[in-house]
Amino acid sequence: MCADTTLPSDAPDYRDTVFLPETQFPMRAGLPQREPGWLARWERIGVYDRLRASAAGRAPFVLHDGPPYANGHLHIGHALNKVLKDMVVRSQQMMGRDARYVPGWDCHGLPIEWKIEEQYRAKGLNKDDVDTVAFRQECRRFAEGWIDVQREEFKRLGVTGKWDRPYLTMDYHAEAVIADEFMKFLMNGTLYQGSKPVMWSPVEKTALAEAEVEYHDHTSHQVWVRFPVRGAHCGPAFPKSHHDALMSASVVIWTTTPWTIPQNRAVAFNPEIDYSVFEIKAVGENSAARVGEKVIVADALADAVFGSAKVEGVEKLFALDARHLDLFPFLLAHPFRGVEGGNREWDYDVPMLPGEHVTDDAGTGFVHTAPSHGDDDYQLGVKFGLPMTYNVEADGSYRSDLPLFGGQHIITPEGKEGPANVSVIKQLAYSGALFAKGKLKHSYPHSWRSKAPVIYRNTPQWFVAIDRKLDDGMSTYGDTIRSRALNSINQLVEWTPATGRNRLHSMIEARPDWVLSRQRAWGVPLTCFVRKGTRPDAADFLLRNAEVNARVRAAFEAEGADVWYVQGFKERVLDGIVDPSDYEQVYDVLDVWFDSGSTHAFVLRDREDGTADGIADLYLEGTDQHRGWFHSSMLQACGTKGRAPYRGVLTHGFTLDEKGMKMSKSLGNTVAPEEVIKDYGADILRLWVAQSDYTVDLRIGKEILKGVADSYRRLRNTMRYMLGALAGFSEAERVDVAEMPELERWVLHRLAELDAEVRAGYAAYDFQGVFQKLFTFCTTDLSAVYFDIRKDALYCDAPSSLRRRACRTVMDLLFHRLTTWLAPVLVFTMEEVWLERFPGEESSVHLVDFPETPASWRDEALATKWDSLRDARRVVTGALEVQRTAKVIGASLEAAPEVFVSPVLAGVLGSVDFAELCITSDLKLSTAEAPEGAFALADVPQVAVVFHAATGAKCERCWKVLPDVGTHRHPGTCRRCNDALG
RNA sequence: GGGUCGGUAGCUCAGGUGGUUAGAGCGUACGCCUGAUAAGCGUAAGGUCGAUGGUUCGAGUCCAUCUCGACCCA
Repeated sequence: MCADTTLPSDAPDYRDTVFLPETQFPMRAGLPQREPGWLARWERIGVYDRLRASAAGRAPFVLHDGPPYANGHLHIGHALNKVLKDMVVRSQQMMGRDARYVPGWDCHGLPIEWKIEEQYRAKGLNKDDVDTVAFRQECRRFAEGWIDVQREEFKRLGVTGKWDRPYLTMDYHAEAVIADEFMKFLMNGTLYQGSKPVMWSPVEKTALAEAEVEYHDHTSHQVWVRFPVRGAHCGPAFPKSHHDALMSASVVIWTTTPWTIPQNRAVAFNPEIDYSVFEIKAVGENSAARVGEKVIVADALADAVFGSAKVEGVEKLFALDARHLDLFPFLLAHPFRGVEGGNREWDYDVPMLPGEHVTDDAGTGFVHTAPSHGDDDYQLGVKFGLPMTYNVEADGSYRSDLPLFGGQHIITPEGKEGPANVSVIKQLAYSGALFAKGKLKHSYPHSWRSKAPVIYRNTPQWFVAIDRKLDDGMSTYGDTIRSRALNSINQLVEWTPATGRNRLHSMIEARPDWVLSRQRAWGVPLTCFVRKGTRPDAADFLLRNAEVNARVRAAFEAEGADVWYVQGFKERVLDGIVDPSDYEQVYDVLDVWFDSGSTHAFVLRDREDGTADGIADLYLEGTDQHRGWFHSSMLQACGTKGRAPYRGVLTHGFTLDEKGMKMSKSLGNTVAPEEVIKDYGADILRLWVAQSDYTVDLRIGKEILKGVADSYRRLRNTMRYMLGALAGFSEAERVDVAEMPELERWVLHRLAELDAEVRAGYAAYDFQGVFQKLFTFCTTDLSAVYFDIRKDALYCDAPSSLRRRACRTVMDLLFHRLTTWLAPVLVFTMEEVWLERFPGEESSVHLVDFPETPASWRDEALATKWDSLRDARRVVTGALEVQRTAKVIGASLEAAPEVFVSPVLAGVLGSVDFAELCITSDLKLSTAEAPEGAFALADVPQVAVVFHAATGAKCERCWKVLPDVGTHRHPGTCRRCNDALG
């Protein structure tokens, strides 16, 4: 039988006597519109500076910002990075540290320089016609413009920090320190001048970056060239006849840049490739090949090579591979060896060297190697100590004293082909080295600016020797830069995730010397002078003078690095110390990685909000920075401080689209932070960060953001309900823990557990874990259990009721913890929640810490007991569900089930108001055997439930169905409600 | 091509040292409530754990190969 639910005509409407949740806090956030208001408020209050003042005595925590490049709007990767940083900073602060954060920007470098050059071109100006200082000032203004834009974009994300005084790598002080740090390498002996091939445009007489070249079809000469064998050490298993044949054979190479032949220093082969010695038996008309000669090429390419050489018949004499022939050492003669007029220029031996870059899908299987004119060639040269050549001048011509070809252009100043290639080919033919020739149309790099072909050219560069022993008194962790770095990685740095350690270790272990110089204008110059007329390996080649260095530094500090380019600066700093006319000033600029690698010096060491020892607690960047900032900062600091500039490194993955693909404009799968903020608000973006696993790549897209927004709403409503339940809460209502019902004490136990988990999670930068735990707590423990059960007491108990007061006390404790624990993630929403309860001009959740949570709240025994209570509750809920589906009841208050349990369990259930927990109007416990057909759950033994409808009438106030309803003074009420009404 | 990392329900994630029917929350469907209401509660469906082969009495968990994706390098 259902209870009588019709309203007796004489019973009043009790709705107004029920203490319903009362709050102005809106269900819907309207974040995109409202967030800017909170930002303005924080700025007005000065939250960041206020925290600095109030936290002055605390242990500092310094996350040192890796500077983004001041060029262009933010993308989602920037947002991810800064939000993670912000969550670290805020959580550390709220856990009791003085967490400072100074944002920075990387300002020098190529991309900005390009933009300015582009503007010049648009105006018909040429960069070379403009004064360097004026050009640099334009770059500076450009960077300043983007810093302002990015600063606003970062702030909009809710990121806190010293935004009104960030660090810039182009600050005069920064430029002075960068130069000063560079001069430490000058003074400690690790700086040296070497050279390496770079893409070079003879037209502009400048080096080009990969991004500055474009590829177009170009018709090149192609030549096949003989390199006669001069000597080979053959293993004992190798027959004498083969050896004799080998000694009269030639290795054939193929190249599309004949002009590099005079710079040849080696021929590379691959031990994995099969080669053979072939004898030419017949040739066609105009073939440069000779009948009877023996040549060596890769088996896989033999047909193609002989085809190109118009060879019409060959005999394979024998195979030649690394297994039966010890090819090393194996010496060849340069094709110009002993050539008439060669002045013995090419009379050196050309070694055969193994190289994995050699393939057998084009050419001959042997690679002509000119270390000054190609990357692979250079690497092979470094590996085997080949000498560099300096045969090609900046204007694309051979040096004037090069025999036979001196002064000839490879590319003319107009960008056309010069005579060099043809001269070399003719000379090859004349010397008998030309095996075949032809033309080849292929893709070839051209200058982005002049559209003229470019060449690889050996260019002087400045290097830092990372294996040179240092005598600087900082050798605790090693006496070379590399050993210090490797030891730092292993001993001094905590890596999050742990894989970062190996990543950086293997990179630093394998890396070559550090190239510092760029032939550019917008950067900090390599502030050094070289002695005229000396060679780079001379002891007095570099001017090493502390007084000069001090002058440079002082000048930069006062006027910025631009002064380096002001006429007369050399004299200004050298006068009175050395004769300025004896020295040349270096005009290369430092690689921007040196700038950012030096931030620890001009930020951590030099700012009052830096750190005592110039070492950061944490560097936090994307995984690409293992090759970038983590790396350069490590090398730089190992040279100048003797160790890593950080104690912790956190890396995050990249942002991908919903399917795990890289974002690109052409695919149309990009997600701009601006869009997310406009559609959902910054808190949703931050929540996305918090609920993602940043140790791998992160996905973002429409569906994911929708899910995040759903979670947000769920959480928001939990907070809203607490606000409503706490309306008018006063200290006088507060109840001691000892007096609280077990349900409240169980919630406090959970809070104590969570307190430990939240703190440990934040300490380990595990935002995902923290959020997951808090979110699950809010839904499964609070919303589904605690709030649901306590609605009755909150709404209907008299304000003086201990139960209601205890609940509101717990609500208050919950409120303080949830708002602060979530504040590092949901900076806007938690502020909104906080202000709803604690309004005031100066009030902010971001000015408080995580509250202390008494350890005494923990009660494992109680927790175990409540686990079994919740299990039993599930059985009751299940039994009710059956009746609900059968339309016997709707609300659970219409039920008064009978629960059959073991005597032990009966004691447990009987010790609490189990009907209250099950939200039924009544409930009977029985230790009798459960009747046939009683409801039970497989995983909860010893509990069975038989449904009974509650008897009596529905209390018009609390809606419980009770027998005494109607017997009290207030019509249609139960005893509790009657009393509450007074 | 090389190095590093990753691929568990529609989504975001759990699943020390290999061990019974692979878990959670969200979303979805259905039901309830109508005093958290563009909310709340309950129930249910959803996974050949990227693929293949192997080690083992037994593998999401170990090994190999492959595949897809990402980053760095060539």
